[in-house]
Amino acid sequence: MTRPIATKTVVDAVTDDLRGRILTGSLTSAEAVTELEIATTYGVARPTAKAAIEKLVGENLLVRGTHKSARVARLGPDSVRDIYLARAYLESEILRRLATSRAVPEDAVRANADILAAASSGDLALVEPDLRFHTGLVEAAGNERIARMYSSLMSEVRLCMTRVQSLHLLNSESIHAEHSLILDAVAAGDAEGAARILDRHLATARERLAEALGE
Amino acid sequence: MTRPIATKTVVDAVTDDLRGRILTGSLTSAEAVTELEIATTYGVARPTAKAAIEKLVGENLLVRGTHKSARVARLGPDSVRDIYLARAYLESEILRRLATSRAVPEDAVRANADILAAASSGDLALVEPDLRFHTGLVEAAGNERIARMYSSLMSEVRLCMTRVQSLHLLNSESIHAEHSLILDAVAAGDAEGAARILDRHLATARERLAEALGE
DNA sequence: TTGAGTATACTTGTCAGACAATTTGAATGT
DNA sequence: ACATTCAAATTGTCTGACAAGTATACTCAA
Repeated sequence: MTRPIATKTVVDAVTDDLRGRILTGSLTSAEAVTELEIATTYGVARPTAKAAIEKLVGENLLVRGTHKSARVARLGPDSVRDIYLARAYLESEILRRLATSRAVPEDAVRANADILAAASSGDLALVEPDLRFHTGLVEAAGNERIARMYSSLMSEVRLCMTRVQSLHLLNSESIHAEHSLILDAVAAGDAEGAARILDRHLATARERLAEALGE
Repeated sequence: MTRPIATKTVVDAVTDDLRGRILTGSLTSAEAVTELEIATTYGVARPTAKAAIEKLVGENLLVRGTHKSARVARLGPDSVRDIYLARAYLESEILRRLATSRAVPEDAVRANADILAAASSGDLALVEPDLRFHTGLVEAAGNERIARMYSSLMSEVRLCMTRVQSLHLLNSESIHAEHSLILDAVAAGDAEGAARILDRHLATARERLAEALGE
């Protein structure tokens, strides 16, 4: 039997590494991302660097106009509200449908448990299980395109969070509690309740993040 | 005052024309789309053609593996169900929120009127106002990212429809009637009702399209 | 005749180098 | 101080080329 092996093209490798640097905050909107700079730092040709940049532009992680250098997308309060409202649209409808079938996604349950476990080890470790909780909900819908859309949103959310260092914005206990309420509502088949709780949950996070980014 | 003018790059021009050919069905999944072929037919260099193809791959209108020619995405019954379910997720939640504020989008009203007007002039002219009705609903949400997501779905929907020629699949009177019911529910503030009617509306369209594509 | 292996053509991935077009900021002159 | 011009930096696009992979046709043996 042939072991499934993954061969990445050079463009993909550069794209992935660049995306990592963006999402971890190692690359901020302060500095411009020129094609030549990327090409030299990775030791690839300029067309390759160009392709990688354009891929990330397609993911809305970079922005650039014609004949201008690319920059990491700066996400102001308005963008944050747009993103979180989009999340609310997607997730609340998903919760409604999960609730009608009383299907509680195990991934979300596990992620929520991890939130409590990570409470003691610094606030930054809290971001990851939080994101996992929500993606767990979305993946439970079993819809490929919805999942794709949501993941692109999550990239931007993560981008926001790293820009704010995301310290002290999240309270592990209250987050865990709200998540539990959502899951309980789903288990009880309370579609309306689940959607309502989620809306409040996202609204508070949204406003805190928007405020933190609104210097 | 400077009149806003749009200068399109060569890649964008090729991309737009290619997309048009795909969406009108002039380019089907029967023939392969090679970089060289695109380059020669448009009189551009191969890297330019390559960039255009990769853009369309990013829009899910073309698919291709490494070292293989691109093809127009063939959308089988499973894809159609995935797309329409995604539509249902997005649109039903939008309707709920529109209903709570009793906001009836004018664009949607106009588009629905056009459906009746176009009833006599052939079934194909019916597709366009139908799509406009639904995009009108989505744009009324005023969320940039939701609109972006939805437009990518609509590209694929249009792709499905042209592949089936979309004749006799749609009945103008019943579509108009269902749309009217939806708008009435929104105007009445009946969130649950609007979402329910839309779900049925999309479900029947989905199954008809899936059946037509399930040869 | 059939099957397996090889050889060949086609296509894409990547690179190098170059020039045009545009933006941007600085130098210049009034 | 302001407007103009100039130069540097950056991107858009092209040509040409080679490597690498895929798919098809072909040859030769059983």
